[in-house]
Amino acid sequence: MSGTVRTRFAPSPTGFMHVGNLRSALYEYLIARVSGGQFVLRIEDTDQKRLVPGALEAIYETLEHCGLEHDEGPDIGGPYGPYVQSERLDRYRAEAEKLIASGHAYRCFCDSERLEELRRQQEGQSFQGYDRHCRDLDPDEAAARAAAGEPFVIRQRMPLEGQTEFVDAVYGTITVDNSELEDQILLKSDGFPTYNFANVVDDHDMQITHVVRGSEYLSSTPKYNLLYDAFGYEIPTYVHLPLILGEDGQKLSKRHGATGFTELVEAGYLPEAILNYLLLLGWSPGDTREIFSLAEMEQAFTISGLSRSPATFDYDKLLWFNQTWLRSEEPKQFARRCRGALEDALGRAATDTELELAGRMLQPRLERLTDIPAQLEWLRELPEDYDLGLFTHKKMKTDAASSRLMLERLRAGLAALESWTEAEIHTYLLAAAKEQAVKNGQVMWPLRIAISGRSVTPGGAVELATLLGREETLRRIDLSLARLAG
RNA sequence: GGCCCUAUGGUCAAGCGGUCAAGACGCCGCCCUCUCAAGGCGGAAUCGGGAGUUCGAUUCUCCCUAGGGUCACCA
Repeated sequence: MSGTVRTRFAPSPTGFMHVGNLRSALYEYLIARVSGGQFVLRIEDTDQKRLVPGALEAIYETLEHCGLEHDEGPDIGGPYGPYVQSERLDRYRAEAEKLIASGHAYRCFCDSERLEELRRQQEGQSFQGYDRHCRDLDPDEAAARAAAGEPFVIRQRMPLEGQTEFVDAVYGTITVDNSELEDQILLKSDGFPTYNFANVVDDHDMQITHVVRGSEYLSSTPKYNLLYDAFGYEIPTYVHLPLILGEDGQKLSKRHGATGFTELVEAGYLPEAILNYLLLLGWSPGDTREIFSLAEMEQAFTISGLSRSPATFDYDKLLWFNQTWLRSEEPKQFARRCRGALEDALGRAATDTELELAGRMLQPRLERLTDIPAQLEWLRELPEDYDLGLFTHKKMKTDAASSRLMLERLRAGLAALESWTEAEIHTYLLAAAKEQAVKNGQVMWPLRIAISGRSVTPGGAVELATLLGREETLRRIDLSLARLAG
């Protein structure tokens, strides 16, 4: 197919946005963008029973959130609309009629009871599927029965012999015996098309050049091609994608953890990190680059870099991407993310200096956005009953007794500081260590424990004291001193 | 079960007949250091098995095995 590349993302609004869908959307978007083509959004709502309220909104929001802008779609229109399948029913019906007329399809009056019975009988047999009961009905008679109001579906008349072959851009040439192909339903009795049929009609109507989808469609692709052939339409380039699996090797689903984009965002992951991780889950640039912004992806993406084997979704690696993206944010922007939790812990509004400091403390340590409150927990209050054993640290050469002496000296010095700035506190504490001829740790460690009650804090004693403020720092030292004395 | 696909460390993966088999996550160790991180350095860890083809197979072919997908009036 010549001309511009056109891809489409065609989700059905039947639930939340699964990361597998999002990855497909990303690849579809990139395949279009990398060659200056168009990316189309189409809504496949042909299964009226499975529609989920709000699912459509989730699709729009996710795409927007990720920056995957579409060029045509239900919300913005375009030259090939409508872009919602339930609004295209006439098209499918007309196309199906064309197929009946040309002998490539037929009306079938078998009801679900008969089909079910058929399935029961076929149990254990090699080829399971419709027995083509209505395939040879007289077309005129069938048309008459339909006209009389008898419910029917329209089925594709598959060739009984021969093979169908197609070339997939990632899997190569795939050949299937036509005898394996079922006379699949094209138009359901409710007048809605099946996915298989609507897809072919729409992809042709919308001039889609690259059909990108999960590899679960690989084995049904020959049926599509037979349809394209029956219509005389040009067959698009197929790009089938390897599946995403959970840690147990099964197709990724809910029970593996958060698998929806929104869920992940709520769990503290950045859209950039999610997208970046998804990009590399099934695609490789061929070199060692790993960090990609959307703009960089648009430059680097290649279909040939797509992998054929299924990939396991690894939350650890996703977490690493998240950390990496978090660290690369503008410090000011990152700090803004901390404001809410900081002020909450502080119990008052934060100054710019405090905000900057908090951001500086957290940015290199944060894994998820949702961890911010926990990282700031020490700021809230000094745990009344923290373990005094924390003062004992063999590497720092400190224990409760030495810490008590140290804290008494430091308290006086800190109280006397001219101003309470990070630099001044820092200078003073280092000077104190030097003056006493001890290692920095011997002054820093007791102080950290005394004012936070924790052995692990996001930052050192200096940062803690600075953020705490002089009054609160001294108060906590006194509290700790009292306990050490007791 | 039939058919289709896949197969490099625990995970993502590069490799496309000749390499000491990249890199990243995770893991371990060291350095740095007031803790934890971050950062730096180093380490352990991989070609599923068997036949071929070839001077030479991770790479090509076949078989086996394992895993996955698919066989709906779901997409």
